[in-house]
Amino acid sequence: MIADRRLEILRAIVDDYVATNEPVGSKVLAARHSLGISPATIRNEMALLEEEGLISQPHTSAGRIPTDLGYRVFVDRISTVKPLSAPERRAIDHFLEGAVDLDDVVNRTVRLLAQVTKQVAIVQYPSLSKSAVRHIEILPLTPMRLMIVLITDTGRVEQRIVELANQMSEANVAKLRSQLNLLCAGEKLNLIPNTLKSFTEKFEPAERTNVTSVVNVILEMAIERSEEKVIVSGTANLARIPSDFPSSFHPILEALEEQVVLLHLLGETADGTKVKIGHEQDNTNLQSTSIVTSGYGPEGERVANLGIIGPTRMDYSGSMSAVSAVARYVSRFLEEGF
Amino acid sequence: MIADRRLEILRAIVDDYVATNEPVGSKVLAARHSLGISPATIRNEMALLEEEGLISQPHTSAGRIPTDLGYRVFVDRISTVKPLSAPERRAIDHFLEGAVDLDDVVNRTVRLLAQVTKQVAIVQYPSLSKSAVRHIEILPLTPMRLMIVLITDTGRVEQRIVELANQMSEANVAKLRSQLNLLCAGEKLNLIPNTLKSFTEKFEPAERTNVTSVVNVILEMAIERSEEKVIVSGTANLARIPSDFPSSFHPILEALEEQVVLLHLLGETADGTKVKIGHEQDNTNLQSTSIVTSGYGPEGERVANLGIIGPTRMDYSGSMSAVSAVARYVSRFLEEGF
DNA sequence: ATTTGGCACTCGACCGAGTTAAGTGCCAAT
DNA sequence: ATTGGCACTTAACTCGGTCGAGTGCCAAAT
Repeated sequence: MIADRRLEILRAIVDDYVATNEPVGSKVLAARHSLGISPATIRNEMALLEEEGLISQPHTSAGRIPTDLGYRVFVDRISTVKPLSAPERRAIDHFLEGAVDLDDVVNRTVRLLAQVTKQVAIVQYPSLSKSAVRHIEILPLTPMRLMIVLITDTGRVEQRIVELANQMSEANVAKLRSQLNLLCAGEKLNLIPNTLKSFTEKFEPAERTNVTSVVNVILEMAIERSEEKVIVSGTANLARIPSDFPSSFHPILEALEEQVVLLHLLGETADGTKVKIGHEQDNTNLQSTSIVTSGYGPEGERVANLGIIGPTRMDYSGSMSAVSAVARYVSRFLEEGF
Repeated sequence: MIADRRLEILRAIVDDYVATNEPVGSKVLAARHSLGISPATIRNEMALLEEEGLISQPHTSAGRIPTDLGYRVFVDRISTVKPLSAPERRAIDHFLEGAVDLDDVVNRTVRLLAQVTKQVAIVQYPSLSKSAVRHIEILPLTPMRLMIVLITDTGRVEQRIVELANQMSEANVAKLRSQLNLLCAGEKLNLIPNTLKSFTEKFEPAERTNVTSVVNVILEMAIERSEEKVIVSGTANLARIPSDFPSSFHPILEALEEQVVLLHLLGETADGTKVKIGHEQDNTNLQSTSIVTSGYGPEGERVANLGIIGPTRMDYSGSMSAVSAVARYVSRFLEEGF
């Protein structure tokens, strides 16, 4: 009972602080929200909330602001799903119409997300290792030089050039192509090394050098860069309200340029929407920010993540709704295989 | 003669201001640079420079800072090519070693440029319309669905899915592929529409619908998105010295997220290194910045641009050397066709 | 005729004291 | 348990004064 009221006060503090960006005191709290209690009572409750570490004072004569822990309690126990506004809804329902390839899908998604949430958006490309081979194409550019193109069922396309040690006839190229496709088509990428393990052995020594080169390149494509790609949009939103990041946001921008950091940030792919708040994050450069992420991808197998990053003082319900709505929509789109 | 001395003073002012970021007065100027004249004389000259609009005072009792026009005179008439430092040289000579595809080349380039110049780097993808078709690949995904892959001689790869109205046999796909390649291989992309103009007419009506769909998609790839792609790196450098952009750099970040703006910024592709300073630019959001750009691409045909953008108060000689060195190096690399 | 030292003047930056206002914690009364 | 009242704290703001960097101008020196 009493705890309930205290949480209600915490919610009010979070709401107000997110809206105004100013420490909130007992008086305005009583005025703005119609909790049926006096400022004095609120003060008592606030003292307790502070003891629990959910709110704090910048200085003695100021109002309270939520701590990271306060926000955590807010998202876990208090915040409700905020329905998206009609225009947001509409934007999300149509932003992928006419998308032309995977690049296009990812780009549109990251922009939409940034625009809707007014935060920095991050989208990971469907991770190669969790997707499957749709087709392997081998094009002879010159007799000594092939282009290998790997196409996955998520629509991602990777290509490499490979230099051969010896000439290779068109016929042999065609044979190699069909053999590789026979073996690999439909296979998950992370299983490819296994699949191709003894592939070269079947070839007579004369051909084997070339085949090995080709296979090595394919393995490279399948493994090495498999999770690498992430794109970011809306960095300008960081600077929208300068006071959000009092100590320059140079470190934040820096962190956002590191693919590794971003991938770590997005974390494990999984169903559902996750929130990381301030110091809950490892990266010291980002401890004044929070991230909201969600997995996406065809039903049942979440192949990648997307999310947003903003000041800890953010509209969590709104961001969470937007992130999960977009994730759902992209997933559906990918299932249909555009 | 006298003009020479005045320019010498301008150079000193620019150098000092770029180094210290503080308005520079007559006294320190006389002290730091050994021009053989007294502060009083310098004051007289500075009054003249101010009359000519090359320098100005933030307020009456402050030193002088160069105006945009001052910087313009500086780069046009005064600045000399600054040789790159040994480590810079070394970085530039090796950063593309082991680059694996065009994406990789462009990404490495933009990062290197940002790192070397400590500014925001911008690299345009080799523009499709100026490159030529290397190969068109058509893959049947299902009997009603093809994937079209367009590969250019600059290494760029575009792919699209096309839905067919009627089924199409493997044999017909193969025929179509070889016909298209026969016609298009080696052809400049901007000439493709012309090349394929009457292509569909040769097909009997039953096939024509499908062929038309395919051709349309190819035309789309060749034309519509032809100049579109630009990538940016090092935005964090904008925030390195907060005082560089006193009035928040939100507008700058915003501008840097607009592909259209960036393309306009890079301007016409051409040989040589170009500089745009402050208000010489159209975009009002960027009038506190300068850009240094250079064309790149295989000998004789500059297919794209790259450059950097930073505060008007920047090291112009250094930036220009770096930009043109990188452009030269990438060009050479592309000529070899990795 | 140019250069220079000297000097009065201007104006932002900095400092410290005083005032204000927001907000708290605590206590006594309800 | 809640509330009104009150003393206390402290950042933010205002103000007058001082300081110093820098200028423009003039008269003397070269």
